[in-house]
Amino acid sequence: MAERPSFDLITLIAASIRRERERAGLSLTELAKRAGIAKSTLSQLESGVGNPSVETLWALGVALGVPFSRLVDPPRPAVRVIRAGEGPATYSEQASYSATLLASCPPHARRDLYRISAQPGRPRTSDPHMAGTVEHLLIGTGRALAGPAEEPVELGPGDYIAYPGDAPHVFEALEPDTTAVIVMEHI
Amino acid sequence: MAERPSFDLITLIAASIRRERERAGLSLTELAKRAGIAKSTLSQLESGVGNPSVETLWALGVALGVPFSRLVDPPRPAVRVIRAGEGPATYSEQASYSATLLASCPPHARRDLYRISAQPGRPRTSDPHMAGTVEHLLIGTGRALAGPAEEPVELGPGDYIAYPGDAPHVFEALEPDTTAVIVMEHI
DNA sequence: TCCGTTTGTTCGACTTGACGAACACCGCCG
DNA sequence: CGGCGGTGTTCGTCAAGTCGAACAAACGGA
Repeated sequence: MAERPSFDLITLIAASIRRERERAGLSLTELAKRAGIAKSTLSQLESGVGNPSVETLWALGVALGVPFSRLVDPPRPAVRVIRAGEGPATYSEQASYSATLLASCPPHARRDLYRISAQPGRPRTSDPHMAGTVEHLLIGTGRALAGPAEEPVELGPGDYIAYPGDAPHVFEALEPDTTAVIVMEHI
Repeated sequence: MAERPSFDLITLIAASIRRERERAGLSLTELAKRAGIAKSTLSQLESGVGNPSVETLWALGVALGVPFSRLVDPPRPAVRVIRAGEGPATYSEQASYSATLLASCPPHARRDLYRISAQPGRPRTSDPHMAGTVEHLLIGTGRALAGPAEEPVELGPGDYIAYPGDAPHVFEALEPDTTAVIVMEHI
């Protein structure tokens, strides 16, 4: 019985599979063969009947070349613009550092985008986030000392660094008006 | 047969469930109750036995408050640094535009990070990517006209825009040395 | 100590997903 | 036209996931 997922999960998966299959230009028969499942099973799944096992769904994801999450998470998007200076910003420590959340993906956030603007001063250390997160940092202007708290790296304009977000990490602007982008990836 | 996922998917899920459950500080009994599944089922799943249905796994993901992908995708990461000018770059159109792939997440890529450096010239139009992708664009320096091909937006330093990547879109630098970051999100 | 609660386990019965064959349908070519 | 290769469907059978109860073990209090 489980929790009826309020919106019909099965129907969603059915639509996703069909959509991805047609996008890939595969016939139902062909996809079933590639995924190693019976075409009858696939037919029923696309009809919104049944409740596939993870292995079945995984095999379909592999055969379709899509991340599998694509098959269970709902569709989306649109166009958004956030002008410099706009958007919800969080400031800290004498305004020497500000982060603006540009994008998050409720309800099942998987990747947040932050715009960073910082001034030289005390380094900003962040406590570990949820396990499994990765932070991607790209310097726009200025210089910064950033990365894992125990071994930060000095970065200049255009430099990029990725590091575990589930461990203590730091960001310290070395020049005035240092800007950066942080992609916080929640896996 | 499917593609045997080379690494044991079931075992992975088993470990993930147990890990997330303990992280949430829930007992097996409690979690089973919240997820609305039999605790025997949960017990078997954590033992690496069986092949749960998506509804079962979904219910667990909801009860655990995790994105569900967390339960099926493997762990990870490390620290990477790509200096400005380094990294694989793709150039186009008289080098007026260059994109550097900073991060992708094989085997199940979900989000690619590009560093863009462009000069004024012919606008660069991109054909639609895989269905469901979203592009996040953040201007670092300079100005650009970017967004959906049919209605691009003029952007300045720090401006942010998100738009569907599965529809034609464009990027045109309006000033010399226009830099930007693109997060290509594959859902 | 005994009792109650909670832990996670194992067991039989029921339900259901996955399979493969047989099916109807369509387009094509001889 | 009649056969052929392709589409996606339905159906009966078997295997397997799910359930609920009964279970042993560990903990806490009276």
